[in-house]
Amino acid sequence: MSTSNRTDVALLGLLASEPRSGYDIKKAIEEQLSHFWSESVGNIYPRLKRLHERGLLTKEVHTQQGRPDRSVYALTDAGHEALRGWFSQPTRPTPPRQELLLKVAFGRHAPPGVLVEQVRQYRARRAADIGQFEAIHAMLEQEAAGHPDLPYWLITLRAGIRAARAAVAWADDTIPVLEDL
Amino acid sequence: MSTSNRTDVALLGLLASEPRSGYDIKKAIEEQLSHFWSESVGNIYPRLKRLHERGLLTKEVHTQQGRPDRSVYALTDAGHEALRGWFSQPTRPTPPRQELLLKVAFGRHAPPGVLVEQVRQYRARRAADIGQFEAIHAMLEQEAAGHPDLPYWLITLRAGIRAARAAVAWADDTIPVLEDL
DNA sequence: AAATGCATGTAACGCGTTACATGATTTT
DNA sequence: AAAATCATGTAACGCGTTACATGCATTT
Repeated sequence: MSTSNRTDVALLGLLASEPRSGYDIKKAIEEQLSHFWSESVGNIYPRLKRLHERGLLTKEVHTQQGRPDRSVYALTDAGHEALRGWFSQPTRPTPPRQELLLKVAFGRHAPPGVLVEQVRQYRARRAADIGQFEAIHAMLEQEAAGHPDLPYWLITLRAGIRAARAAVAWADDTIPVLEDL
Repeated sequence: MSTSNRTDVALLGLLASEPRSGYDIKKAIEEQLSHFWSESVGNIYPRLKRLHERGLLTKEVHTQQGRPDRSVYALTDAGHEALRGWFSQPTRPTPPRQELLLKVAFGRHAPPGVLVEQVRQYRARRAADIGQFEAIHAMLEQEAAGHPDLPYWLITLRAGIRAARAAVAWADDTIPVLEDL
């Protein structure tokens, strides 16, 4: 019964707040969760199908004119229970895979200059992230005031901000060191 | 020719400093890279085999008495070139998947109390990481003084320290917020 | 006229993990 | 006596991405 699959729980979590189609879910992930989560369509549709077959989701086909039909899914009681079960399970850390740090670790064998350049580009990306996350944070505080999910969204954004700031600080430590090697 | 596979480049990078067996590689990853990289045996051996077949590695079988044979691999010129090529390629960011943040984002639907508990446990793990990374950093500075890879290792450790500190700071922000909801 | 959005789905593939299999040696 | 270390490898499986297929409606 329990669902340990990561995609499954993401789908269940999104459907807990409102019924949605696969298409809706894809958009919601891109718009709201993209700084800490991602899913591909080729994974979403088959997973929704299986969750429905397993009785964790209901499915309603909404016919539209001039547009493809929408298959709208919603949580069943079993779906709610699976979601609750997941919350209580220990969060196992994902096996880490940071390719940039791998390059740094093997840096002695890198062609001269490329490593600093890699770190500079990384710094630029992460610095841009900070501004973006802060802007969304400020915007949400105003425009989503009173929304029951707001405090949770803000917490995830602050995680992104903290992580991006740490990344920039690390890059600022690192660039001069690499330049002097 | 070029190798975009992440496991392959990890193997090439490790073999760039010295020839090793699959077993050696597994240990080296666990001991030196574990805070930002991981590989499983079931992946290492087939990958080494393929890299050898593709001419990026040489293979030497060392017979031993009372112990299984060791297959020791080393970089060929083509292997060196593949490694160098990888350094210059842009580092594509891994699609993010932070399960804890997913739980937080859906926090409204969590059973009371479990979310704070999850964040507390996360904080504890990350706080322990800080101490561990700092200890290794200090130890390496002394005991690996003069090693040509030392500056690169220290840089990766400082990345770990920065990230862990940011994580702890975020948890310290977050826990009181969750307690008051 | 071309591109984007809406909407669903599948097939092929690559990646990587887990578990299994083997068996002597050394440490606890 | 039990467990860990040394050492290699495979088979099965699950996960997830990419690319493909379709086709109307709307926007540029």
